[in-house]
Amino acid sequence: MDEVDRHLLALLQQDATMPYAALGQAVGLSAGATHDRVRKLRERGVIRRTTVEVDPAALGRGVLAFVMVDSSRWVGDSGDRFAAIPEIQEAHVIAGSASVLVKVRTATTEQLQDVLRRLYAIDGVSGTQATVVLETFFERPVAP
Amino acid sequence: MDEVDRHLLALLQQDATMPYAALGQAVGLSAGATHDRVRKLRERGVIRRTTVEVDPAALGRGVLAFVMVDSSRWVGDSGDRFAAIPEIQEAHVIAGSASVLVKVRTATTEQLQDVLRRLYAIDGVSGTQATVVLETFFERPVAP
DNA sequence: AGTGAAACGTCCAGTAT
DNA sequence: ATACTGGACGTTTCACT
Repeated sequence: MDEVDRHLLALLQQDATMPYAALGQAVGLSAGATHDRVRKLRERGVIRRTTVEVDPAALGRGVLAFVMVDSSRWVGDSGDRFAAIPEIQEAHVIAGSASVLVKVRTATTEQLQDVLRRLYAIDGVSGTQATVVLETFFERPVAP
Repeated sequence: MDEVDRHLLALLQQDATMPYAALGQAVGLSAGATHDRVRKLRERGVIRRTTVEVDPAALGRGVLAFVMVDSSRWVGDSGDRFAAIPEIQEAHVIAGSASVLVKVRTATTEQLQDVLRRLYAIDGVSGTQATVVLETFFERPVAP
């Protein structure tokens, strides 16, 4: 993981369709050497996968909310229960008064309410505190 | 945006390096028609970009936290001020007691503290409430 | 780092809906 | 008009020297 690797990651985050030749020129390497670098980054798990960023609104998921989930017992291994709710995009176990923080995308606030109902159906969940997003300033990849 | 488009988006989210021939076979289309579909999804902005998912820990960003930022005045157009802090991965204007919710990734909790210091330097910011993530259950793309 | 074969993306004309 | 097929061409990937 040197400076060249970090540079490659930054470029690939911006546009992963870039050919290796152009990528190599940007970092001062041949196409073949660049190909090798990227392959190793994939093998080592630094690059998890190549994916497409989709506009949530185009998928009918215009409402974004963060929900603090309180629990009356241990939920540290209930990850699957949260994953079973497709509207939940992220779920994190947190330190502090609440137990789990989830990021939810729905089409309407009615559907958000329905997600809250399904959260309460998870064993141990004793409360939720939803925060609706009015505007997203930005969402960007982690800077290498 | 029909069923085929949604199927294509789901496949591309899993692996955007998949060849158009394989992609087409999965949805029952020729490679050329598949290419057309995907090109149109890009043109319409449904696909924002093709990118790589990088392991934050490999980049020395093992600490994840969410910070509620309180403000004593309007911060609805201070997006650039938040974007200027590279450790901030997301920033959202929210409804409720706090004004902005940010997602932060740092190497250590000391660096997290430093980010909080820089947040206070933004005009109008009157308080922060940081929540450290102990474990991430999952982070996944929005399901089409 | 350079080379070459195989695979892929991309465009086009024709065809069907 | 719009969407798909199949083929052709230029480019890119990727293993090998």
